[in-house]
Amino acid sequence: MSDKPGRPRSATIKDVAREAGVSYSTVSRVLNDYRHVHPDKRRRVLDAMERLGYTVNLQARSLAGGRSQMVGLVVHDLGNPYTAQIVQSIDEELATAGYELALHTTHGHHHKEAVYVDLLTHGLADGVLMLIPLGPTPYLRQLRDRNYPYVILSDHQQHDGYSPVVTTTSRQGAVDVMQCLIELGHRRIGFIGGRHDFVSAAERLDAYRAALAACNLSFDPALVQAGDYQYRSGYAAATALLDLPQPPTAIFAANDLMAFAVYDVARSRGIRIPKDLSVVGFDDVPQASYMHPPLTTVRQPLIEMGRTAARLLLQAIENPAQPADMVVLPTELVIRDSCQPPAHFSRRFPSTTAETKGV
Amino acid sequence: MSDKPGRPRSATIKDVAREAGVSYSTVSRVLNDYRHVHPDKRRRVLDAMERLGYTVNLQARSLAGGRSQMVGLVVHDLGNPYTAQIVQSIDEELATAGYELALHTTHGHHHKEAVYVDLLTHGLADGVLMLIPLGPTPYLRQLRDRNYPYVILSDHQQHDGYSPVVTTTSRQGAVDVMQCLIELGHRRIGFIGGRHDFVSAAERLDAYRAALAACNLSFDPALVQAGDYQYRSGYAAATALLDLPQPPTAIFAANDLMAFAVYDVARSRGIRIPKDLSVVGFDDVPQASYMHPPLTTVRQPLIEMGRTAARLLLQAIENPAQPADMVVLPTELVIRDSCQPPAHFSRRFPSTTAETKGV
DNA sequence: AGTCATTTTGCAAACGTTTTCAAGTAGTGT
DNA sequence: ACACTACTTGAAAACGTTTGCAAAATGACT
Repeated sequence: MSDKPGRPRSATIKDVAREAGVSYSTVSRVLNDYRHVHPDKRRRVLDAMERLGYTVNLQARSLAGGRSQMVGLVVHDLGNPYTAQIVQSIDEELATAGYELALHTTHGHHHKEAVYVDLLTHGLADGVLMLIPLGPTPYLRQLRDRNYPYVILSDHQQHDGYSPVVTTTSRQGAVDVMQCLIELGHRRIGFIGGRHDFVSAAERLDAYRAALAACNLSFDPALVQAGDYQYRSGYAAATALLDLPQPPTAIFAANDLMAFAVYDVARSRGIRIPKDLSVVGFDDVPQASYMHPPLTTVRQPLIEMGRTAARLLLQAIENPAQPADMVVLPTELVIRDSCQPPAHFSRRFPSTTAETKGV
Repeated sequence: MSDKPGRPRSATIKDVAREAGVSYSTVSRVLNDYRHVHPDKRRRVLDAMERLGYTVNLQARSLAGGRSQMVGLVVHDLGNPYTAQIVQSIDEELATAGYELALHTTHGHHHKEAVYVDLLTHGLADGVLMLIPLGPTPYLRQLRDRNYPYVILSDHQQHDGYSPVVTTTSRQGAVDVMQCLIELGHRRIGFIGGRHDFVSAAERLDAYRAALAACNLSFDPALVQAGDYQYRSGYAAATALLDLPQPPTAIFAANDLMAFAVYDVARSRGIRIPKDLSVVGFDDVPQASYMHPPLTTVRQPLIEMGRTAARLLLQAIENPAQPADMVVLPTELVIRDSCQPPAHFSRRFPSTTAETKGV
């Protein structure tokens, strides 16, 4: 009743021991489900816990050498539906295994990664998951050396050779897009790039150029617009592309969010999709299928990626000695209704003779 | 080199002390920026930390009575863009104050709330934020009594009278929608409800009925379809509504996601929005404005809600004695292009004589 | 030199657990 | 009854910090 403003202490293992009339080691044993505890005492302890409303203190447990039952997750940006989806599936997988999630966002600041990783790996978390578009990775080596469980979730296929990684055939996905577009007859294909410092952005641009080259189509720099994976940049890029004296007949955006922006620019100018302009995105976030027309895009198995990474990490936590796995999940080109052959193009003409113009 | 499979211990405060040739309390004092440490020693300690790559162990610190610099966040579902947006803004606000986020998802299971809250409040976190559509709140009383810092983020306006709450004028938002629709001349307005166990769902349905009553319009149960805030349920509900022998001329969905579903059902039947059917949503998630046509909806200040809640919590952590605040943020009806007067309706006829039919 | 206040330091006791160790208690087979 | 297991228990030592207390060092006055 006359509590000081300081927090009233909550029941500890010792309180429970006193209440149940046993030693506190016994309580700990009950807590951890050890064999060799007399059923009677176990009952008494359980009752006492119930009466006192006891909750284990995770900090103390983990300090004492037990598990913290906490997994760290470092992401660069929560706002992206891509990230959100993955986070959700990680969360679900972890929850079923009885682990909690400590979420850290770098808000795009690379240098924060190391700080968070340090924090997490020194006691806080039993393992760490990283969803960051890393280029150079100074601190990963340390984790490896310390034999600390971690898994990388990557949106590109470049890796360091010693880290456990979950990734997708995303480069192939970009190639598939280009192939599909070219087969439909498109010759002037616009490209809206991703954030310059993300490896995935470079990868997709590279695939774009490679596919063009493979089909002997010329590369027109004017058709490539920078973006940063955000809606706004997509809008600007699409505007630039459609303002071209000779606008593209198809636009490939490096992610769905920017493809949505293409829709809006097109709509505002009365350009019909797919009749006047074909559009392809990347990621297949949930909204892609709700668009009008439904967006053709590269499906990244976001849910499976999260799940797999979480499972891998859980395994690594169980058995830290196990060698680093690398899992590559397949992407899939999901063809919906946002693409068709360009206007004035007839499939009857072999594609090599089609109206390629170069610049 | 010959490390046992067990993790190599990382540097502790004692290692630093040895390296620097001081006692470990001195190191602690340097760590916590205490006055009364000789500049020379401080330097030596700092250098030693640097050399050893020391990182503080948060578990230990918080066990010993310091702050964990961690805030718990309990949400019921990460998949919702509504939630995602709020989480993001909380995360940002917390990050600037140097706090980390421990995220717990109940996946819709009410009973998990208490478990997580227990976990978080016993050592793990310095304070707790709850974004849950709570009805009865057994465990909140305990928190209050323990004087533990917490803040509730609510999507409805009902509250317990002693908890600090951040909420919006969401009931009024629903009333605004109805008023707008009725003023446009709609008399048969369909309603797609939210998840039955969320207070906000009841609140919006209530507002729907109240608005109808206030305008002397009859309530037709057939026009109210159950939903659960998910896309699928919205699709089913919209289908049922538009299958009615006398379908509504406008549909009010209790959140945007379900409104999107209405768009799709309408499209699949060649019903034009807003010409043949007006649609209104709730929340104003980012996609709402990208829809075709852009969706009229009730804007909830998601970012501000998250920010405010985070700030309130931070304050409470600084000063646990301070009284519980209650902040009500305004909603706003954002009129875009998904509504217009019903077909065959002319504003010249006073609304009372319009074709209300009842059932 | 002697007193005092002030700054600087180290020791030791928490914090709430897990875990090792050794000792105690039954339960068996002879 | 006796030795042998196998089960059951409690005491005590970690884990890495913070913090209260008291001792030591310093400096400033007399």
